[in-house]
Amino acid sequence: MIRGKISNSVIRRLPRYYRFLGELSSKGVARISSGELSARMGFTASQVRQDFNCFGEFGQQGYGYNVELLKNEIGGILGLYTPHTAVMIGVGNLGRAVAQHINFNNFGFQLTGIFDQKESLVGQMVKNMPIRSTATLDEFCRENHPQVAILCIPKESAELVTKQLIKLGVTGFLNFSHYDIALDYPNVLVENVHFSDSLMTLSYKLSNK
Amino acid sequence: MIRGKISNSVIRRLPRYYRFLGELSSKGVARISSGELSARMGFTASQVRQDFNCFGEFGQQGYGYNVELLKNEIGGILGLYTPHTAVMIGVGNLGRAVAQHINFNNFGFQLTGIFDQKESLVGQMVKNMPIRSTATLDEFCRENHPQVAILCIPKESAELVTKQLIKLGVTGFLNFSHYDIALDYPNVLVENVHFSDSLMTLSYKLSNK
DNA sequence: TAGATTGTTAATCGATTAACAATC
DNA sequence: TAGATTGTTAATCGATTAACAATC
Repeated sequence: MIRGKISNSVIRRLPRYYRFLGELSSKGVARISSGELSARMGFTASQVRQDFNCFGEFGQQGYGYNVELLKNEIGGILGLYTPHTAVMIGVGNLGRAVAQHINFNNFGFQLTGIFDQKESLVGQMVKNMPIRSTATLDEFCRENHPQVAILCIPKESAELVTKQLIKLGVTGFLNFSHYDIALDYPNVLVENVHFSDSLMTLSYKLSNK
Repeated sequence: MIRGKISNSVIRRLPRYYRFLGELSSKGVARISSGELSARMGFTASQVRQDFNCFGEFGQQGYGYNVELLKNEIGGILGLYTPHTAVMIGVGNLGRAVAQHINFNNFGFQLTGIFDQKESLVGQMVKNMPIRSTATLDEFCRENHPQVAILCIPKESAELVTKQLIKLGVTGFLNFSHYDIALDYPNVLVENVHFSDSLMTLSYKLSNK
């Protein structure tokens, strides 16, 4: 289905396409041309067609694209319909917010465990799941084989836990910490979320406009 | 200080340089060459030198770069030492976590007000600041002229509040909502933070490795 | 059929990498 | 001075845009 190596630039646009098509679909729009889609998203029509053509031929000459169909194709390409299991590490303000804010099921993941090292939190329920002690992480992973970890812990603890998790078979990270996983483990898949980088980028733009 | 138009790619690397140099500095590293810095960050030496040269000549032939000096230069370029005022809109799980998790002062911002439409939250203290009613947003902005808004509200409310804020003089947004501000207001500066996009990108990578 | 719009190839643009003279 | 490393120009690579034949 996927033709050759897909560039990072293309990959990063896929979630946006998926979101947009979802909105169109829920608004009852049945078909859309690359021209109109690009106009609505701020891309060029060429880019839209090039992007889709990385993965197949989803349109029809003279007609355009079927919104629902295209959305589902992209969802499939994104892997949303074959979820990966995930554990969350760290349930401070941030972890709790992320756990409660995001419906992992909609984005290709199934959250199977939530961990914190703070014993006072252990047993508390978050998203219908008990917070578990980090002390039981090894045992849990050997039984449940989570594929992904969502790291909501500070840099200091992140390094050690990451090592542990990788040993236990975790191959992907959603990393909110400032520990640079990708540098130490080049074969592991990492997506970083750094608010502070976003803030600084915004600061740059405000200061240099 | 800034030479010609700086590309987005360069800008997005600046916060990372800043962070790295901060760490080096706190480890007591006084000087570093483009070669070593690039190796530690996963860039090429050429790129590092090209990036810095967008803004000036911060190094010295045969020596390299003074870590502390370079860090401060980049901090300056990022505008971190001339903070912009910011308000936070929405203090649900996410807003609260962001407010408590991020030290805005370190990243070029001064948080001057926190707002929520839910009257039951009004008056509660977050980060030594009372949560204010969105009903008082107009009044507050006319008095305090915040330059930036951090949007931690759902898509549905975001559209209206954004319109209001822009009318009141806000020119920058850190946008956690899925409302696409940049499309409706091309002259406003927006940094989007979309967890779900990061999750889907990770899902793609896991599914297509 | 005629009009619209795709899929795809070619042209352009921009970003990254390589090379090296300048110089500390 | 000799060695190291910058600043900068030139070469390469990759991504975006334009163009158009294919075709629904």
